This record gives sequence, structure tokens and C-alpha cells, in this order.
Amino acid sequence: MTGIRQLADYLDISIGTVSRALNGKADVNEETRRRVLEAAEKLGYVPNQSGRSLRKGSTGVVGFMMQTGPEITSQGDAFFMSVFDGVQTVLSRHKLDLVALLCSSNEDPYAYLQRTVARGFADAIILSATRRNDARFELLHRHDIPFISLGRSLTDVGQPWIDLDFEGMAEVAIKRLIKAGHKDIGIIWPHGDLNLGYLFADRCREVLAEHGLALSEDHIFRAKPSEAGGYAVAHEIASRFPRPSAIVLVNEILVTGLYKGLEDAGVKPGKDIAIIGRYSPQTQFLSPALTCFTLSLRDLGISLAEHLLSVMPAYQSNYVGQTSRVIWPMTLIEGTSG
Amino acid sequence: MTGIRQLADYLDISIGTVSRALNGKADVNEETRRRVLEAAEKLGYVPNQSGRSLRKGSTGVVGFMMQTGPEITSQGDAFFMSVFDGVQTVLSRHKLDLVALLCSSNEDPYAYLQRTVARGFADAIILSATRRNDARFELLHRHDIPFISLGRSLTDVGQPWIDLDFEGMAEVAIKRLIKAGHKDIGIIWPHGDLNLGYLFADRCREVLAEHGLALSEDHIFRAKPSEAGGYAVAHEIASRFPRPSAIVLVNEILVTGLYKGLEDAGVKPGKDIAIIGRYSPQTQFLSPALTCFTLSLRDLGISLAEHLLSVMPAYQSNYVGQTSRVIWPMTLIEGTSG
DNA sequence: ACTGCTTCCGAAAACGATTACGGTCGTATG
DNA sequence: CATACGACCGTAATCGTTTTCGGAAGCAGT
Repeated sequence: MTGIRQLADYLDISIGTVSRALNGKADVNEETRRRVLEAAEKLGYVPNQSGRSLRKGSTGVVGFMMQTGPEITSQGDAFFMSVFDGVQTVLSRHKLDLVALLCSSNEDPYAYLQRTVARGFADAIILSATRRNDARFELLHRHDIPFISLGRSLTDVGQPWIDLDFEGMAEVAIKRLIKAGHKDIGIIWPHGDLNLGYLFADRCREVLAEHGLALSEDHIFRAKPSEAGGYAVAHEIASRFPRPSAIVLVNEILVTGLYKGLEDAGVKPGKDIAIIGRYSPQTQFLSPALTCFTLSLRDLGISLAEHLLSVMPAYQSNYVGQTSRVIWPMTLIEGTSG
Repeated sequence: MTGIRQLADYLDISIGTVSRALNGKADVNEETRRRVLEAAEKLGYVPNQSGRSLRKGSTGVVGFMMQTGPEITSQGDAFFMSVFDGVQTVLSRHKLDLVALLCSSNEDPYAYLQRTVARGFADAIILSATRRNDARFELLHRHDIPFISLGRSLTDVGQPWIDLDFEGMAEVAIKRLIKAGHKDIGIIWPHGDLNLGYLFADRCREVLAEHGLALSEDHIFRAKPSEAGGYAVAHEIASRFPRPSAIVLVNEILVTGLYKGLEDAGVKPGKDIAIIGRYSPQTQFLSPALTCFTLSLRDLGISLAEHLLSVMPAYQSNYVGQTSRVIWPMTLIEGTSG
């Protein structure tokens, strides 16, 4: 491993000058800078991360926290891979690197986050899968770590967030179904204590109430966020009496299993029961075509990164004046399922 | 941020003793150790990562390199999340953390890897999506970084690897199809320059040859590793003349689109054309049921981690004697598609 | 009282980078 | 000629740990 010392010896100058040359400081002759850059390239020198960040107090990495395990995320990794890509393109312009902080399913997320921030692992954090009351927000706030969350929470410490417009989705979906004559609309509640579940259900209730309808407790179904979960809940739905005539759901993974489960139970999607959901690469080939909501994941990632930079002291100058909270719109793809 | 200095001042002892107490060294009175541990807990002290790894020369993190972007990974949604989970459970026993190193789609993977290893970011690396000739192997070998790859390559620097048994899969699948009377078998070539494509195709050819059959070049189809790619290639297959009577493919994402594409083209999977593929959560609800190969992703992750530890000098004592190369078996799930 | 062992702890040197500070040149200015 | 100044670069302190080394204190044996 070649360090700055070797590089300095090779060039027969001091390490101070080498460092200054590499970091683009003013006090260095252009000719020397050129020589340093050249030699660094030749010897394959890259500043050691630990040394640099110990001195600078910052690491140059942004962490995206996510939980591993087969049934944890409500999103597939195709989801995150696209978001990551958007985040990266912005961060790389500032010489920042994105890494995914992987919290294993048998470790407490709060404890995990605490450990990683106390270690000083990342300069900033992106949180996802936000809960109804998310203690992680307070933790990061207390430690004064810049962060942004993909998703709102009742817990609010003033950080920026971006959240998908689940309320808008509820509104459009419910109104569409009502217009089509449905009076008995059910929903599938996203798993766990995710905040989006409450936002979505509440708005559904409101819109239904505006039309003199109600969301029956019997028509709120729970399912694990997986294909198998969708299949399982399908049978519940099929056998519930009275059976809802339409289902709206926010999880894009469930729907594949849901379709199959309903069919197996003799309830034809789009005919015996209307379905409105979220787009994913998997849903595009369902038949009947799923009526669903979609968004540009890459753009979402870009926006996440930009808003995050706006709260990072060392970078914010470039991004002042951004609105700090964004409700990310989704667009409706009209299918024949509902 | 409370450092070891504050902790030492608080306890009125030296930082050396604090460090020794925390790291479980022998030379420290049990009573003092207890006091230190207690105070550390109380003040919420966690050793600073940069300082520690600068001194120790190791970071305690293992990186799993992957490329971001919507159409990069050849694996399905839950694939990596499950593998990660397995890796984690082993690593956490050794106080190692797993992070995903996210290489953006517009950066050269080799350059990215070079940068991160030179920075000393991770103690060890797990590589995936190995190419036919993978230069990253030589890079890591040159820098003497312990690593393991999920997948073989013609490039071999003596590192351990684990690879799915694509050859076994080819053998079982082809023989099964031949037994069912198929003489015109086609395959879908995995995208890009992934080594598994060659392994798989070569073995298919061999097995066919053993039975006096050949793999026609016209029956090797190329597709992007996405649902849409599967849909697109379906039309190619349907319109090829002569059309193969069976298709074997190793990519589990493609198959959803493939089914739909074939149906839309009037070619019924399992009836007009046999299909054998790989299991994923998405494939389990296809009809006719997909004949496919499956494996325990979590166990795969566990094994990856164990074999990686066996080449990490600081940890290998626990795992000596492991075979360093593993062909990971897959089991056949008999469906009605082929 | 002296020596020889433990047992425990403090002092200080690393690790590899960044950066404040000061020193050495030339050159220009009075 | 003396002084001032700017351009450039070297020296050394610093970040927070770990770890080596040696010292102090206590105790046992002679």
C-alpha cells in the first residue's frame, strides 16, 4: 500500500506539499502540482481513508440504511438499485460515496444505527422504511448527523424528507373506484408499523367519507410484504363476507401473489374484484393489466441526494433554497384491473 | 462526541487503561474494567472508527460490491437481501460489519474497486457478477486484500469462490427435456460477459452431444436481464423458424416476461413450448407452474462469509480446513412447464 | 534489607493524512 | 543597500485510537 510518505520520498519533496498539491490548495507551484499528480497516478496512490477522516473529521461517505432479510423491505431491490443510481450521480459530483448500511434482521435497527453513527462511519445518512414514530430520527438529530428520510414519520426533528404521495394515490384510486360504482372498497395494510400505512388508510377513509361511504374494518386486510403474503391474503379476501368489490394496495410486491391467489379462489381480478396497486417491473405483465401508480425512481434518488446535501454544512451552499419536504407525485397507469 | 480522552478524564485514569479494559486485554484489574465498562455505557462512548482503524490497520468492515442501476443485476428482488442476511449472521459473530459498496452505473467497476481498496475502506471484499475474465480478481490479489467471489472466472488468483451449480442445472434440465422427447432445445444466454453464461452453455452443448443432439446457434437467444427483456425475447423465440420445443434459462427475472410474451404470441408455455428456469419468489405463482431450480440464499450467504473468514488472517483460525471452492447445489422443483 | 515475581497502570510512540505556522528564497521598492 | 513582500515549501502539531514498554507497588523468599 503506497502512502503519502512514499509518494513524497519518490518526488523528494515533503508530505505537506504533496497533500496540498493533491487537495488543490493555492500555495503550491503549478509545475510541482503537475509532478505530484503524475506520480500519484503512476504509483497508484489513493489517500488512506482512516488517516484522512481522522484528521478531517469527516469520511466522505453517505450511508443508506436498510434492513436485510427476505421479508423485511417492502420494496424489492430493483427498487433500491434504481434509487441508489440516482443518489450516486449527484453524490459523485461532490466526491462523496454511497454505501448501503446493512442492518441484519436479528439486530435492532436503532442499536445498529447508534453504533454506526457513534463510530463516525458516515457523514450523512439516508433512512428508509420510516415508522409511525421513528426513534432513529431523534437519534440522528441528537448526534447532529445530517440526514434525510425517504418517508415521513410523526416524529419530526426538522430534517428534510421525501415521501411518495400515498395520500394522492389514495384519493385518485378511491375516487376512480367510486366513479366506477364501487361501494365496498377494501385495502391491504402495509406491514408492520410503517407510517405510510396510516397516511394511506386515513386518506382512504376521508375520501370515502366525502362520498358517504366508509372503510369497513373487515375490509382492511393484513399481509406480509412478499409474493407469498399476497397469495395468502387473497384467500382471506376471497372468503370474506361480504367481500369487497375492489382492493387498493400500496405494496408492489404483493400483487403478483394476490392475482394468483384470487384466481385460484375463483375470484377473477378486474372482473369479480377491482384492483389498484403500485407499478413494478413485475406488475407490467399481469393480466388483466394492473391499474397502478408509478414514478421515476432514479429522479427520486437524485432529489434525495440534493436535499441531503442541502443540510450538509460542507456542501449546502450549492443547494440553498430547496424546499426541504417533498411529496413525490406518482402517475396513474390505467389498466383494466380497476 | 465523547472520545476515549473524556472517558479517561471522567474515571481519572489513563486512556491506555481505558482502551485495554474495553478491548478485553489481560493486564487490567477486574474492578477497574467494570468501572470502565459502566462509564462507557453511561457516557455512550463508542470508539471512533477512523482512529481505531488507523492504528489497527483494519476497519472491521467487509464490503459487498454491487453495481447500481435498474438493469444491472442478474438476480431477482429478494436475492441479495437474503444472501446479505446470511453473511451478516456470520460476520456479526466476529464483530465485523457488512456494507454494500455501490458502484454507480456510470463509473467503471474496476476503477471504483481500485479506489475503495486503496483507501483502505474494507478489510475484505465479496465480489459478485463475475465476468468471464474478471480483472478485479487480479486487482484484489495484487493489493493482498482477502476476498471471495460469488461466481467463478477464468481469471484465477487462488481465492476461494462459491458458485451456483449451473453445470449441474444444465445437465439435469437438458436430460429431463430429452427424456420428455425434446430434440430442439434452446437457451437464453445471460447478459453481458458473465462467466456463468459460458459454463451453462458449454455444459448444455456437452449433454446434448452425449445424446447425439446439438445446440443450434439459432436457438441461443439473448435478452436483457429484466422482465421487459424476457417479454422481448419471447417474441423472438416465438417467431424463430424452426422454433425450439423447449427453453432453458438461468435468469430468474426474465421468466415472468417470457411467459407473458409467449402467451401473447400464441405460444403456450408448458404446452407449445417447455420451459425450465430458476426459482424466485416471483416465479412461484406462474401457471403452468415453472419447473425450476432453487437454493437457500441465506445458507449461501453463510457459506460465503465462512469461506471469506478463512482467508482473513485475523480470523482464519476458526475456519481452517474448509474447502475453498464450492459448487453450490440447486434442487429441482418439478412444475408442469417442462 | 535485598532480590525476584506478579499485577496493574501510565507514558509515549505509532498509524496516515491535513493544515497552521514559519522559514527561505527572489524580486521589487524606497 | 536595506527592507518588505509574495511565492513556495518544510516542520510539526493534530485527529482518536491501540499497543509496547517500563515503572510502581505489593508480596514472598532468603
